[in-house]
Formats: sequence, structure tokens, C-alpha cells
Amino acid sequence: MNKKILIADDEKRMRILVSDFLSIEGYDMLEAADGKQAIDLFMKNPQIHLVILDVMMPLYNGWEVCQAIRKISEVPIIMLTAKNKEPDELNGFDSGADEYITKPFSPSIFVARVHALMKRTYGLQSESKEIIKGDLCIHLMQHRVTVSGDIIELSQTEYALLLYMIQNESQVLSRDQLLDHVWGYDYQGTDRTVDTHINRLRIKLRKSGSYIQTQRGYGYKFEVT
Amino acid sequence: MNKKILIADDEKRMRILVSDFLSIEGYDMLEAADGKQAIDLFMKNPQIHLVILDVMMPLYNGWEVCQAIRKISEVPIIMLTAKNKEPDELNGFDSGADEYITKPFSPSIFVARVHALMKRTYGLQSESKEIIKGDLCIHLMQHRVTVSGDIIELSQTEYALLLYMIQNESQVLSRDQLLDHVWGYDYQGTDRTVDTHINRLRIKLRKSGSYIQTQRGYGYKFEVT
DNA sequence: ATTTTGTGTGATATAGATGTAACATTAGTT
DNA sequence: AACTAATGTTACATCTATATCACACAAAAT
Repeated sequence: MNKKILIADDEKRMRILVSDFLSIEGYDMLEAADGKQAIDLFMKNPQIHLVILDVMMPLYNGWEVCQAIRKISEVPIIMLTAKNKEPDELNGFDSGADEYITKPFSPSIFVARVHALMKRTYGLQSESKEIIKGDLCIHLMQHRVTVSGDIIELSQTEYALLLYMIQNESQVLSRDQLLDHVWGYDYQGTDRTVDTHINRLRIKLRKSGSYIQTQRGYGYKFEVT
Repeated sequence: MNKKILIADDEKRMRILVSDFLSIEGYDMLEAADGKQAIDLFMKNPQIHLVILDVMMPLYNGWEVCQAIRKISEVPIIMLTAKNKEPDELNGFDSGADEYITKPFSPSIFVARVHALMKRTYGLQSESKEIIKGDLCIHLMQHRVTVSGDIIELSQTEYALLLYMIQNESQVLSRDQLLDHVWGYDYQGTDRTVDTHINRLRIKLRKSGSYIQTQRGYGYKFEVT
């Protein structure tokens, strides 16, 4: 379950920018174009893990939204402020925001601060929930796999298959087992389906593909050589 | 691979407390803050070995989550109940929980009960599922054989043959016996097939091959010299 | 609607496992 | 020592499991 983030900004470009970066990082984004929308969305989605508010917004400004949310929730809040506005900064902390970031900002720094706040608030989760096996790294939160740092695009099935095999590292898994756990218990598929997906995984994982070993007559197993 | 435990409790403090203690004990912890999250997490992680549910949770309460999980899994479930609630206890067993622990509880007792339930359910497992004979080691779970630590690749038949002989250590096994048990009762083959496979085994096992001894006129036996 | 992406299945190719037979060697017998 | 039967060893034809490819279809994105 990805963490949900609410981004409220009247500038569409900014919303899209922020949403794109954070989506890539594995968060589910909700967008609001003004203060009222922001509050409404927050009320309707109890499971929002982080709120990002632009100060300048129609209907209710960022501080007002912040205070409204604070009345009912301890959710971490990041304020986006324009440059060099001392009073705003103070004001931001007063109204209960956890951080403020001045525009313009670099996406990477922005993302890093979001991660950090997530981590501070919810524990490891946002980042470090990753499994490292040799050159292979599974970023669980983000559903992303890297090999020696290179991002590998995997489909749902491929990801699930890889994860299941890693979770059962060093154990030989029969095709039936894999079909049951990755495709579902009631799934009607042939063994060849598994083979094909194993093949695709191996190709996509490149050198790390060799971690998936064939156990002739039994099935496959994942093991770092 | 560590055993995975899902802890579901709406109180963050409680989640952290439990997670910390069990992490130290070597378990991998997954956390859910409400009933829905708990169910979602469980669905997404087929490899959860134990579930701990607080009774009082938003969205779905512990009993409901318990029943939902029970519909698809026999995973051991521990319920955390408030003190002195007889009906809850009964209810807990009805909904399929394996144990219930009343809050507040002492961490050490808690941990002990988790360990006990793990052991009861999964046995010793991670260790000791191997047979050691001299330099030879059969890792049953992994279907793997090692000689002095070196991995030996065996085919199905070879593995089955070796295992059968080891299971009947020091007994002379006729070729017919071996054909019956390793190849199957209805198998139509000549005695010489056994010889060939014995030969292959001896070669693959290298020095440990000498554990397979010929009993001229009778058959073969496995014995560590 | 069109393109792209994911998925499952079958066909074919390849590699590995198996059984048999031929030949070599050994152990036991005379 | 010579013979014989059992076993060891090797080679090879056959079979089987897996790898790989190609394609049809479905789902998703554009």
C-alpha cells in the first residue's frame, strides 16, 4: 500500500511537477487546486499520509488549510512558500506545519525532504524498505527494481513473481507453487506460463537474471550466487 | 529468510512497541494501522507467517479481519484484547484466532508466546532439516546435496536414489528393491539401470561416493566408512 | 480509434536426463 | 591360472524438461 500524499496548489504546472516526481518515488498522489478542495479531499480520505500546501491559494490559503487540518489530524504538513518571506515562515510553524520549502526548489531536494519527513513520521517505510540481493535491489514501497542502480521496468506479474521467489530465497519452488502464489489459487494456467515469465524476468534482470536458477524436474529457485 | 509478522493496531505506540521487540527477535515486521490496511497487507504478502490483531481498530475490527484472513489462510493469528472481556475472548476463538493476549502485557511473555506459536506452527524448520553423513550433507528443503561444502548437482533420479539409500543406511538393498522404491513399483527396467545410476552417483559424489558400497550378488548399501 | 504494453499458449529448439547395450574389469570359483 | 558371472564403465540413442520464440489476444494508454 503506497503512502498517499495530498498536493494543493493553484498552479497546475506545479501540481503536475510535484505529482510526477512523487509518483515515481512510489507515492499515490491526490491533487487539489484550491484551499476548499484541499480540505474536502482531506476529509474524504482518512488515509492521507502527508499534505503539501502552497501558501497562495484561492478560497482558503495554505495557512488556513493547515490550521483546519490540524484541528482533526496530526498528519505531517509541508508548506510551499515564496522566496524570502520571513513572516510567512514563522506563520507556517505557528499554524502547525512540519516543514516549509521555498519555491523554486530542486526536485531532488524536494523529494528527499518528503522522504525524510515520511521516515521521521512513519518509520523506515518510505525508503529503506528495500531488499538487496547481490546487484539486485527491490524497492518495496516503490514497486521498483534496480540492477546495479539501473531501473528495471517490470510488469505486475513479473514483479510479483520476482518478489515471491526472493521471499522464498534458496527454496525450490514448483511451477504449481508459483502459479498458486503469484497467479492465484484458482488460476488455470499451464506450466509453460511460468517458464515464459521466468524467461522474461531473466532477460530483464540481465546479469542478475542468473540468480533465478532452474532446478530441473522441480522448478525454480532464487539464490544469489 | 526471517519469518514475517503482521501487526495491526491503531495505536502507533503499541505497533512500535511490538515491532521493536519482535524485530530484535529476528522477525520481519509489517505494520497496519487499521483493519483495512491489515487485510490489504495480508493479501499482498502471501508469505506472512503470523498475524497479530488488535481488537479495537477503525474500518474493520480485529474479529472481522481475523475472519477475513481465515477465509483464505491458516496462518496463525494472535488477538490483542482489552482486559477482562469474556465475550471477546470467546468471540476470538470463534473467529479463528489461535491465541489471545490481553493488554497490557509483559513484552517477554508476549515474545515467548509468539515464539511458541511459530514453533508450534512451523516447527524448527529453518534449521536442522538436513542429513549429514560424513562429508556428505543432504539439505532436504533445498533438494541440495553438498560434499565438504561443495554443491553437487544431482538429477531427480540420482537424488531419490541417494536419499533412499541413506534412509536405509547400512542395509543392503537389492536392485529390485531400488527399482521398486526409486523408479516405482510398476517400472519395467533392467537391473543394469541401477548399476548405471549408482555409477553416476559415485562419480558425482566424488570421495563420498565410496559410501555407496557394492554387495556382490545382493545389491548396494550406503554406509559411512 | 489506435497504439502500446502485458499476458498466455503453442510450436520449435536445446540441453539435460535416462535406459540400454557393448565392452572392460573385478571377484569369486574351480 | 583360467573361467565365469557379476559389476564397473562408457557410449550412444532416446526421451523429457526447459528455453526460446512467435503470435494472438486482452488490457491499458494515448
